[in-house]
Amino acid sequence: MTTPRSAFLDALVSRGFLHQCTDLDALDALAAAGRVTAYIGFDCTADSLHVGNLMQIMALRWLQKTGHRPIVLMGGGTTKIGDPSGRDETRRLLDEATIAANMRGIRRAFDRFLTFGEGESDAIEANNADWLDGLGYIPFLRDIGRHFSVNRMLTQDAVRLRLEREQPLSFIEFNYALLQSYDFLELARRHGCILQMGGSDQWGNIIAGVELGRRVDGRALFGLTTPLIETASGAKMGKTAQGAVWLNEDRLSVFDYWQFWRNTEDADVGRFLRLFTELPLAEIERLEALGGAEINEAKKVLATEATALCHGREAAAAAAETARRVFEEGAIGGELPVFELPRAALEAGIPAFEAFARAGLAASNSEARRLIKGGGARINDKPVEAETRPVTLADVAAAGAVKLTAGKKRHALLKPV
RNA sequence: GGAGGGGUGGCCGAGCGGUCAAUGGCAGCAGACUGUAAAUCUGCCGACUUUACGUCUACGAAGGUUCGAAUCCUUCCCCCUCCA
Repeated sequence: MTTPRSAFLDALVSRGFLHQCTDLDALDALAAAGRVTAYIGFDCTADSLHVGNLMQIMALRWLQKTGHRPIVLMGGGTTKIGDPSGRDETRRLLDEATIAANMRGIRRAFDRFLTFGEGESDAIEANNADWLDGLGYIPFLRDIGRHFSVNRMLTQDAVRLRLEREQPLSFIEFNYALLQSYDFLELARRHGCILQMGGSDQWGNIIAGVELGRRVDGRALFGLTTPLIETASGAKMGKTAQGAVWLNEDRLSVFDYWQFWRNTEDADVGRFLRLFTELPLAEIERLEALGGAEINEAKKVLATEATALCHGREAAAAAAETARRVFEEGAIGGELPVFELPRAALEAGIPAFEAFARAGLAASNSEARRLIKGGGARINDKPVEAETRPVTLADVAAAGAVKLTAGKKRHALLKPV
């Protein structure tokens, strides 16, 4: 692979977004010559996207940034079917109201990353329910279904792996590839879209769409996938104790989002800076060369830059400042989660285990007791010696709250009201 | 419709009448070591409380046998494989 001529592919390649492409040279020529329209589909299975979707989002952002036009395709229709790729179990089928609500939540994140509008390179939001919901079964089979070989479909990873593992695959899921292919055709016709991007698990579905476009309309379509991201120690990226790392603030606070990036493994810092920030490559090279404890500076830059893209620079700076105060000075930071308690309860005093459970630092009273017993709980940075040690007004620090800490990183403030 | 196999804690997976809240692994939490990293080691890892070899809830569901069941019986539900 030579260096791409187009700014778009140059960015993707040099930053590590490219895994596979149906015809990199031809796509590069098109992108260098003029404006390209490309899309990525997102199923509406949750009301927020998460870090696992972030690479796709960044790919669209680079597309727009280099002068092309992104389409965000909401899977309002396909979500009713369920993509079998990469999973052993059939997704629970969602109802329309849930899907609609999820779509609104997902859109919120895109407003940060892309510019929508009517201009030449403004992003377009589409919803495949617009064309899938009204499809007639017989016409669809005749016009589209005839171009699909079952023999071929059976060899697709998403299908084959299910069958090999003797896991059930229902007919509805088996059809997913047809619908996704049809989406591509529809977007090509409606918006002149010529490129579908996606995670590497989407490769099969993507090339099916490319082929469909060629067979039905004689169109030259392209597919491009991004690599699957794992952390250097092999874990799937974007999972924490609490679950997915969500992009929407109501699902995960800005502070916790910042913390997620701050806790990146050493070996991943450079890769993540390339993928999830827009810092110049030269700067990234300088940062990732930092050795030993100095790499922490690079992690802070990563955290702040990645958070700024998702939540805005101001919120990112506030999160960084809170982290600095909490971790480097042991003080109370403004972005810590606060839970309020009636002053009267504090006057009487509540047992420490209950305080930790109520503050969300433990899932149950039992867990809170274990936490304290194990020596992992602190009140105002002093270890809690007994599970039933009362928390009272006397513990309220100068800042007007009691600081509760579980382990090294999880903090909460208890505020009398 | 027939034959066979199976449903166990977040997941995988043992257990096959008592000492089973249930081996083991993974994941998770905490401690030690560090750099808010990784690796490693240690402890914890259903809930509740009077923290106790205590109480309650749990081994697909409902009944039953038994002093006693995740383990045996009956019915039902769900899943898989093969046959028609």
